[in-house]
Amino acid sequence: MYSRSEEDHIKAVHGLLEDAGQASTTGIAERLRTRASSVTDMLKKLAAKGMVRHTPYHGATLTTKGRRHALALVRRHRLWETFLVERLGFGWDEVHEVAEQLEHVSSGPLIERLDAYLGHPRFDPHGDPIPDAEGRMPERLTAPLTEAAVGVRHRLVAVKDGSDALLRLLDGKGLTLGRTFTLVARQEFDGSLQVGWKGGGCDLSAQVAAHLLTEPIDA
Amino acid sequence: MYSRSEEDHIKAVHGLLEDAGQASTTGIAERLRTRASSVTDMLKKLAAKGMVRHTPYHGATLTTKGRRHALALVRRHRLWETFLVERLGFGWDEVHEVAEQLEHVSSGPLIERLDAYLGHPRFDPHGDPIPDAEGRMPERLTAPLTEAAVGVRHRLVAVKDGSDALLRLLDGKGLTLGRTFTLVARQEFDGSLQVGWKGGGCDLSAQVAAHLLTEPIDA
DNA sequence: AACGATTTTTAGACATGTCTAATAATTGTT
DNA sequence: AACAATTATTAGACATGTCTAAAAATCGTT
Repeated sequence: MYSRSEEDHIKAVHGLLEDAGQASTTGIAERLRTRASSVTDMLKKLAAKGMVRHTPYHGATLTTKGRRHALALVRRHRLWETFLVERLGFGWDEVHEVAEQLEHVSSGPLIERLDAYLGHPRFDPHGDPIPDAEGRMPERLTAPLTEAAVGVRHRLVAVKDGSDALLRLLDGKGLTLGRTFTLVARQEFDGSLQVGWKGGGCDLSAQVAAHLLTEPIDA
Repeated sequence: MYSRSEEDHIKAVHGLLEDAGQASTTGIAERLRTRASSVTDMLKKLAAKGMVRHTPYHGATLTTKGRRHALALVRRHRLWETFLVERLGFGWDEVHEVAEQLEHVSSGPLIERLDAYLGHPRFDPHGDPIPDAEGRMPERLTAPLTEAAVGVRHRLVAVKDGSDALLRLLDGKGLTLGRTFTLVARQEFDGSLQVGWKGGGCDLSAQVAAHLLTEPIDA
């Protein structure tokens, strides 16, 4: 139905609207490692197909149809990433490329069965929310670690902006996404925050802690 | 590395060499639902890349490199089919299209992990052999049902030529691939053969029976 | 062995998606 | 408000993969 390239452009527009509130021609070109002129061509094409609204010299936005398709792509991408990590044992930092290919495999039944097989996960291994089949994003009760209640068990569910670099740094400290822990104390002692969990704990700079999103355990 | 279309042509050449012993331009065009002239173009291209030997007016054969790639594609296709049927619960007759897309996803680690996840299956849900990572096909100790020993437990492992129509007909009689049964008797009684299994059995025409490949249970 | 039918290749056209270079619009600064 | 810098679009080229129509080679018959 839609070519690989068309889908890549739709996803880029969607991502930029989320991240920056607007999708400029250059922005899209940078995401896709292509040229602005190529993007202009594609935006015209997608506008003709009713996926995108393109105001020349003022970037693009998604139509309802375009948004629906973008969310379907995000859904596919995140479900495949979940499969690759949880079932095939890949590291969360190894799966993006492959998921990028798998997300273009087009079959409704495939993705719905995969979703069921994985137990209808609501968040992917990076902590990003997985839209449901109708494009609805799951709600989250998260708060930055710096605002979480002391003495309560929490789960580390995501990192602000999904920074892989930060995620990697945390892995080194034994802090992985999905890990549960109890916040032992919060004190601006020399700009550091103590986090405790079963069998361990670590100190974090307040700056790092502000980027960590946690959720009370029962939620 | 190789485009979707290049891979489709390589697989078509491989399939025709297996089925018919030769791969003619028209034969390839029919498999791919394309035109002979397009195939000629692609054969020239693949010959230049060292995947295929193309003798003008005399069809194509695969080089060692081409055969290796073709077997890798067959491996991917059959592993994905196995995943779709055994894990996602698709019927064996629903998976071809999707596997056709999945087989072009290119990632060595992906396919080796998938293989391990599935328990290194040697045959796919259609009963077709799955080449290993080096392109070796598993051996089979099969014999047509009409030559199988009476009174011994057998497993139905494949159907000659992999005919989907025949497979479907058998499904109707309660005979599915992978089913085990004991051959109760073999007698040319009115051209029919009796097959018995736990809780049942059925009569088959001798003609149908000759197409069924069985394997002694322990093998 | 020659001829007609079939198969294959070549030649030239077209669609898609990309690029560079040139042009046009917008933006920020003075 | 005007101009330089930035950003976007257009124009024209090219690669890939496909097609139709025409020409060339092969095959099957007699």
